[in-house]
Amino acid sequence: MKDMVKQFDELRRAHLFAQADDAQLATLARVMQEVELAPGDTLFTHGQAAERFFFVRSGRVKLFRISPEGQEKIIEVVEPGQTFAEAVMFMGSQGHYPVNAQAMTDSRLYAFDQKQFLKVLSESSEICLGMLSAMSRRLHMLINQIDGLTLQNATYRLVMYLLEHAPQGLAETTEIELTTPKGVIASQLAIQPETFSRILAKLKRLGLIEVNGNHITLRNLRGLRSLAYVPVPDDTA
Amino acid sequence: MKDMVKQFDELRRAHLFAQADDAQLATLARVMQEVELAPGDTLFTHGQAAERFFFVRSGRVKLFRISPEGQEKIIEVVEPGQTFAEAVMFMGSQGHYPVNAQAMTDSRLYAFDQKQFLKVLSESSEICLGMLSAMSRRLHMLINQIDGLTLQNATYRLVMYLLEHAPQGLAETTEIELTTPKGVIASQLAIQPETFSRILAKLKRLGLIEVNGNHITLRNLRGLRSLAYVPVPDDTA
DNA sequence: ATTTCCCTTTGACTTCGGTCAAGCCGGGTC
DNA sequence: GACCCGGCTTGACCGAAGTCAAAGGGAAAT
Repeated sequence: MKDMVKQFDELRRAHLFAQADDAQLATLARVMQEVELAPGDTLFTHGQAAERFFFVRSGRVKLFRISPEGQEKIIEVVEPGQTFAEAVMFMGSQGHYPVNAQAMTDSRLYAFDQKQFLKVLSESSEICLGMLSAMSRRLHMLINQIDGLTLQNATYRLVMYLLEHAPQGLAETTEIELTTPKGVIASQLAIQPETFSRILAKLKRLGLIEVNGNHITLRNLRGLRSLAYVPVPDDTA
Repeated sequence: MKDMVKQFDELRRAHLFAQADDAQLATLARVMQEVELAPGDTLFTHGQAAERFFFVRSGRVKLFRISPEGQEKIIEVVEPGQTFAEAVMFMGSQGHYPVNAQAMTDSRLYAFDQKQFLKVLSESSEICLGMLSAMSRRLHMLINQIDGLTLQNATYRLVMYLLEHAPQGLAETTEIELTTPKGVIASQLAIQPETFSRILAKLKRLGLIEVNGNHITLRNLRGLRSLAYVPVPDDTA
């Protein structure tokens, strides 16, 4: 009993399930399956028929596309508490995964069968709204990515990444520990590892940051923001 | 009475409303407002608080972002029968439009108030599913855009555009009438008008297409596809 | 008919980021 | 210790697409 409550709390970390009540989660818990992945394991591939979506319990999964030449572009790295591939279930009768999914580390997931989930969904407007909320977030994220890719240069994107991953505070200086290999970050930002390196070196030369391996010190947040700033009203209502 | 039925059919052109029954649409029809726009009119801007979403009855509306330097990138051109900005309603209590919206032509829209619509939504799982379906389409579209922007070059994107807008058939030759100004297409593909022109000229030189103003003849579909082809299983189940 | 305006095209040049190649560094293994 | 290996960095070079500038062409206005 205690275990189930803990499991529910785990699921509720996802926006998708945040508003669901215990009964609904109990129904879901009955139909979900556990999945374990080792680093490098492929969960599904681009174009494959989509039958389930996933919740990440632990580990990290990368969602990516591959060019004809083998180049890989990571669309998103999914972390514990997040769901992914939910969207596919609504592409008509038979959806196909729009990306590849591969474990970056040992990972434990829950898998939800499309058909069974749709049944739960039709009876729970809470989960339905959670679904819409989760998808809406992804939508915004993708629009921001497109904006960065088309209207901004590589330096902008990298600086944005640093600022987004910095603990937000009032100080002029802050520290970041890169938890992801630099090559992976580069792929997310759609730049080559070489360029990634060079931009970091440039920022260092400009006195804006210091780099020690995966530890980066942002020395001049104002300066960095002025490189990256876009005049968007902030989200505080 | 007849008028209402016609109006319902009009709304049902949108995936969002496709599965809604007459009663639900009647409720919606009661709360929706008509909006008329002249070419160039701004409907909303990036960052503005989002209170309504829209259905296009006639005309065309472009959704776009602007770079600090004033460069414009069109994310999508919305056509009659489509809805847009639905996603914003689920970003917590107070969403903000993630893009600018501006009429390209004289346009007539229906506007739906967020609060009132959410009430209808909570009572109609059909509309909820329609919503999920509409958003899921957008999601796929955006992922494909990102793919094109990061893993493919400008020629690929342009050829893809041509192929997607060609009447699909078995013939080796087909005709396209560009309904959108070339500059607008260029912005959608995230290339400059000059580059757009040059790529068309190149394809012409290669004997793959013929260009007469806005009328384009695809002379060699196999050749074009081989420029653009990506090995993705097709959507036929 | 002529002018104007804007969209489009063409040409010359620039530049950002990619590619290729070589070296570096830290961690694991034997 | 010596070795290897993968991830990262640095340098030299290249090329696709952007920028700047000018000219062509079609439609609307005068």
